[in-house]
Amino acid sequence: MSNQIRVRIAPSPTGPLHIGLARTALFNLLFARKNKGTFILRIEDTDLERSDPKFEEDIKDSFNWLEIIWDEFYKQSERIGVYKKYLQKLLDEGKAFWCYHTVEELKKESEEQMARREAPRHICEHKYKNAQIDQKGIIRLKVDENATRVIHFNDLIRGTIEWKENLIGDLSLAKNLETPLYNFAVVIDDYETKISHIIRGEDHISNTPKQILIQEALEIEKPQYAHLPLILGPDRTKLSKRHGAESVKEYKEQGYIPEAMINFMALMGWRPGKIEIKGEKPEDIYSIEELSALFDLKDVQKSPAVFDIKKLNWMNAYYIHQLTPEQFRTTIMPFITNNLEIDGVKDEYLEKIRHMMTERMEKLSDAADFDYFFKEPEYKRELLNWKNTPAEAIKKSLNLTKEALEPVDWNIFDKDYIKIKLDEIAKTEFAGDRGAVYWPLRVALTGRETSPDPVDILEVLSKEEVIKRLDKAINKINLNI
RNA sequence: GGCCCCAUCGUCUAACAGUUAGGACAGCUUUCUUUCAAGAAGCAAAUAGGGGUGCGACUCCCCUUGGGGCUGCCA
Repeated sequence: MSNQIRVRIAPSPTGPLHIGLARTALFNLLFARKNKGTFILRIEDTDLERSDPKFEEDIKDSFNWLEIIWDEFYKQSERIGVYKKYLQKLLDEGKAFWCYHTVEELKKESEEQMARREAPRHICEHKYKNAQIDQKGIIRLKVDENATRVIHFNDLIRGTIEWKENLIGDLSLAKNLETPLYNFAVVIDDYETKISHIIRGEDHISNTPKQILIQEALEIEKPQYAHLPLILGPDRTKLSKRHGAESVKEYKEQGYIPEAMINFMALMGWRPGKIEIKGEKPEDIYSIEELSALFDLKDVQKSPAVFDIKKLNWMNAYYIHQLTPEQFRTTIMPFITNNLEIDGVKDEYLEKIRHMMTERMEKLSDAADFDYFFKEPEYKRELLNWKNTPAEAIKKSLNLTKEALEPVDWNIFDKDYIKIKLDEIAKTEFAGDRGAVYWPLRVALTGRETSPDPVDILEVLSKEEVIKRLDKAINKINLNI
């Protein structure tokens, strides 16, 4: 009699948390938050063979990382007694029965049916005998293969979905009283935990009529259903390893940040319905709070969404730009190898470094490209070359730069002044070709051909360090190494 | 094979039957410029096809085609 909104995400611990399941979890969470409901995590580990506690840990870790936090937690393996009770009830009432067919027989049956262009389904003659229990066989639900009824349910996203009852067959419920199978366990758990809305992937549409049959046999209430469109790879098939990363953990390891993942996942198959007030933020950028406020099942798409890594990258870059200095320290720094000098960097400089880096980063792992802020770079001598400028001229440029910088007091670092001095060198020595001055300086400081403005880099390095790197470059030219 | 679901730019999508079919990402161009980004400006890009029903169809109906999913004693 309660109107409480209760939703769940029900992963099976048979692999790392898949991006598709994470997105389903997110939609459930958003729906719960929007409607002040409860979001439940249920581990579906009835298949002991395939389940592994390490995956349960991965799933929880990944959800925690994404900040998809559950309000209640259940685990099917801890609820065996519950299923047994309902199983026994169905058996006692004659609604379920023991089936003794072998898998070979079942396979043959379905192959023959397919050959006859019929829907494959098991029509079990054991349901007519009053078979008694022995150690073999599995428990099935009696389903009328001659039924003329069309099962229909209202999908909150797709409208009415119909299914002919006679196409279903005597569906499996449990391997034995202690080992429930998916469809049965789901129905029991959803009922017992008072799930109001089942929001799950489209791949579960065909399970729905089966679960409805079980609900009817049990004479229990039916929840509302909403089937989300699937996430497809660029080739428009179900997202999988072939398409690159598919687990949340992999995205974490590759340097994506949770806010970007959440934002991106939310927009796969959904979009805010109303045109809300545009703030300073770019189009399509939403925080989890905004998503929670905006979410509505009626705005969920029916057709599958192709995973577009380019858009994810763009979002990730956006969120990296927004990183606070504190987040920068804790999340970006670990991606820089040999990160030992960081503690010695003044906060003021770290802030400037943060700007220079985040403007150029797409993933956290890109931070490794900026290691020159913290350690002397290694590079090949040729990199110092600027266009056709001869080696002697490059050397001269470096020397003049060094001379210009030596008198500078780093404590009152004046970027404009330095620029004027460097531009002067370009003007008097290189016919105004500033590249002849800035390029060798850039390489001397960074060992790379792409970097922020060398003058900006100068500022955050100590004068000693700058002179040292300049000397090293000059030396490289002298020794031609 | 059977059943189910789906169909607007390359991708994600907007458009209570009436819009020059809009935006974002990606792409391209220009700008800035010592490199790379970021930023600014701009360009190109779609209603799968065929029938209906409407004065009027992206929008409603049917067919075709295409795509996806399911078809376990997995979940």
